[in-house]
Amino acid sequence: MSTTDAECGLRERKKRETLLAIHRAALELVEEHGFDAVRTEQIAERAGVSPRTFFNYYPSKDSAVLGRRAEDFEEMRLAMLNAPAEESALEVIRRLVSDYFSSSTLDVELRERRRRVLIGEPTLAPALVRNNIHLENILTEALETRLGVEPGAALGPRVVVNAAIGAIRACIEHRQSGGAGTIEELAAEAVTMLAHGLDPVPLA
Amino acid sequence: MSTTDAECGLRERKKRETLLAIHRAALELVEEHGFDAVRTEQIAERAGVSPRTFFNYYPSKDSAVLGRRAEDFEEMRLAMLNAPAEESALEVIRRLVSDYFSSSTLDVELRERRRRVLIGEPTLAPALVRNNIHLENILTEALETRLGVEPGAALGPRVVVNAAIGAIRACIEHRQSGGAGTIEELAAEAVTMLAHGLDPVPLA
DNA sequence: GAGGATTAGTGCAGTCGCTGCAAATTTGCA
DNA sequence: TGCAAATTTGCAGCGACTGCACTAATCCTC
Repeated sequence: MSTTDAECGLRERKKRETLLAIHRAALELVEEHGFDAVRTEQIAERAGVSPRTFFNYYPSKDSAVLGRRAEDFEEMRLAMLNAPAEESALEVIRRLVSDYFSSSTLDVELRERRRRVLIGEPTLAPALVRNNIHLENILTEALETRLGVEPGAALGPRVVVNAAIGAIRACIEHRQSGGAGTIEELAAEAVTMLAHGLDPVPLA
Repeated sequence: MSTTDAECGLRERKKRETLLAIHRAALELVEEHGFDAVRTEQIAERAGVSPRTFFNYYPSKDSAVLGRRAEDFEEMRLAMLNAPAEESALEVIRRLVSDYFSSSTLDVELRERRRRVLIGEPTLAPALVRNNIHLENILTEALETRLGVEPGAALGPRVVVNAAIGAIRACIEHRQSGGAGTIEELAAEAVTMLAHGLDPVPLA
């Protein structure tokens, strides 16, 4: 039952393959036709499963494209809980982004496609954000635990998490509108801004 | 054609009334039964229009509940553009939140209901965020103009806007999970955190 | 104030995302 | 092999949302 176990039963392996096949199909189709023009039936068909089965694996079209599921969130929760003490909360979140784009369990081609789709599809923004809400809650809770404060007692942890994720999203949107730099570089820059304070952004 | 004109034709007045009636009906019903349990047909019925007309006024159930439309965004754009020079970008955004909760064109009861629904309805979070994406784009563009940088050239403006809106959302979520303080107070605290920098949030 | 031009409101039919349920199929295990 | 458990599938259906064609209200001009 451990998260990274091989679980080498046939059943378990096929599930993993199907999960990936759907994600891969979703990414391919979205890259080809755009998010809105792709129907869940198409994704299911390309992945070789029935339309109904699609929804057994992912709760929404969004999540199939993004490829994020419950276990991934659990992973991120643990990352926040077990981060080294010398790292700041902002740093951890920045690192999670990098990891998403370079998941070692995925082949290079899929990772690159993921990156392209995420950057090239503005209509994906709502989906992305929606997905992030859950993540925000998880990270906030983990951060609270980590800091030893009661859940919901302090405003701080939530502000840190939401601001950080918002800043990361800013990087993605910046690339979407033609900005330069890799996501990782931009994320580093954004996080540095947050860390140093946004005060030096006057209107004058 | 100016934004705040009375436009005293009967047609124009009725449109305004219907717009408000739908928003009001949506808020009431959501407060009574919860966002997911309310159907657009119900809202239309209570507002005294046909189900089809509902969608002529608001593009989605979300937006009817939040009561935000194109003109509101235009107002916020102008607010950012015309803000006094001694105010920081963060301050402006904080002020926009207060204004949303105390719109002078709305009666007290509606404003209070708006506040209650926004705070009491966690399932509204995705809708809220979705709605915020558009706002983020508008404010980013306005801030860029204000700072005199080319649109999309710098990462900074986008980071400021996204982080600020994320922080505001943190305040709302904080209240949803039982935290103390008014939205305005919390927003002030959050914005101060962002201004001073999130560095002093280590994990140790 | 009648009459034609605009514009808003409505009904209908249809698409698509998503869900519950129960039958059919596949896999795990004894 | 044969039974139990889990997975896949089809089906029927809900609800958000849209395009279209039509009716009704409002506006404007004469």
